[in-house]
Amino acid sequence: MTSDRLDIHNSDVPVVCRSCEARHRGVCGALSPEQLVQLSRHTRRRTFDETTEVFSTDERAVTYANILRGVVKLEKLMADGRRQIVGLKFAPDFLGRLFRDQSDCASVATTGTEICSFPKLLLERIIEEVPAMRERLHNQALNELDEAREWMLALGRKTASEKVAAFLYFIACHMNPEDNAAKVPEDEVTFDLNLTRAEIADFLGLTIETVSRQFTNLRKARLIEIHHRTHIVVPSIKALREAGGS
Amino acid sequence: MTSDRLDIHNSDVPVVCRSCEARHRGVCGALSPEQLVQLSRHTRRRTFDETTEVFSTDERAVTYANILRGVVKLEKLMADGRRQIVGLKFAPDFLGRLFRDQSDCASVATTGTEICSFPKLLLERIIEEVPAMRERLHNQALNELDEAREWMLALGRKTASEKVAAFLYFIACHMNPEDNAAKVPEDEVTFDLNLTRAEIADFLGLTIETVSRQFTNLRKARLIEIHHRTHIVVPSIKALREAGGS
DNA sequence: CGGATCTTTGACCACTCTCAAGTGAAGTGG
DNA sequence: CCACTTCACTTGAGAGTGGTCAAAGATCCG
Repeated sequence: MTSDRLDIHNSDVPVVCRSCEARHRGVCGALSPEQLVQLSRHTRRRTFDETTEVFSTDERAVTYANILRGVVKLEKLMADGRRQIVGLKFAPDFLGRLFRDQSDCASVATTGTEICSFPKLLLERIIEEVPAMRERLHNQALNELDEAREWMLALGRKTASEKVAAFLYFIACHMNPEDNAAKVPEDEVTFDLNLTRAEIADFLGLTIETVSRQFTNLRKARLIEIHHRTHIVVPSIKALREAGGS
Repeated sequence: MTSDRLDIHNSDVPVVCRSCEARHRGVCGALSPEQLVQLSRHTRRRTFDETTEVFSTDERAVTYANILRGVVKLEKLMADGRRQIVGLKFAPDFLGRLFRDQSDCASVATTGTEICSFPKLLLERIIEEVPAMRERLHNQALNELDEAREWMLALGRKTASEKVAAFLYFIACHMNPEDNAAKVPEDEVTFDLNLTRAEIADFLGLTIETVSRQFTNLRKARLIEIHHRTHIVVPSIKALREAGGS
């Protein structure tokens, strides 16, 4: 893999960073081994066993983080309890609202998620010093913006059935580690859905029941197979994409 | 105002830039007079008399732009004609998808909008050379992301009535030139709505009819007054904000 | 096995959409 | 000056998608 080429000076790289994807595809890829050493002295790894908040809206966050493994939900909550997930982040995404003490949405880890956090001020100093770091963060923000707008179309104009199909297509594209970047697999795709129906509903602006009904509709239409609640088989990813309205 | 302080060297600033807000609050504020002169040699002003596309999704855009006056809609269109407005941009916002030939949404100007466009490659070179320029663009992207996520909550979880109230609150905050940045006026607010009901509907994921009905509901609830279709009076901006679900 | 939790399914209901008609303002031409 | 068109908006009646409420299956785990 690419890591062989990049790891010529692996011995200079901090131990904790050696197997970390954020060092390649994530923001840490902008740093030299020396800078990595400097940053890694202040990092802290955390694993989440259940659904717990990484950053809440109330407390002032003093750290940023990289996702090492798992999925993190960005969610907004209304006073009466209505919830909307406004983003899903995967390894090796950067986590946290840059240049603000408080984000207006909470970052919530799903089970088995692992992150590597570091002080806000330290990263902000690095951003000033390392243009490549700002470039990476800027690009992640632009990509997240594209993605958010794609979901605005779904939330505003797609039917329940299209929403669920588009969601499954989205997950299929993000879950398959082998397809780098934009490469979309042609035929059968298989993945494990580690989000509950409630989380999917909160992402799509639907209820649990409607999500469940649309899953069975997609199953009856032979667009997906479901095994053991979470394991999804998509015979034709192309057909699923079309069912999602694009 | 701030312009007095910044305009000590006004004579060095290109004529076309002298009365331009983008030079202060927009991205051009990152540039020195010399850099402004360099950029302004390649800029082109355009005014839009009707609803016309600034950048479409099909053509590869070769320019970026600043909005000088008016409102620009970012919209997505589905194959069957369903439309979703995924962003509204106001002067002096920057326009265009950085580092991509094609955006996945069209930028459409409303009547009376004026923009200042410049070559993509030129700006991209400036970004490399002027860190403050990337910083401004990065910050605009982060703000747009916050805004997009705020609307995802509305699109996914708010009722029609909350959506329209939240929309009016949003416009009230953006239209009033006197309130800089985050300052929210306390009492009565007045503004002209230069978007049609169809545009509002496409922004909120509703139909024209539902938008119209919610306008009359808000009027009957004395949360707004409507004069001549477009002129809105809000007696209490606070009450309107609460009607919008926050 | 029993209990807890998540998911599925059904019946009913309501919010919003669809379709249709009507209103008002602005512009055109006789 | 007033019919007449046009266009955006409003209002109404009926329909349908998705929500609500309730109950029954699954799955997990003690």
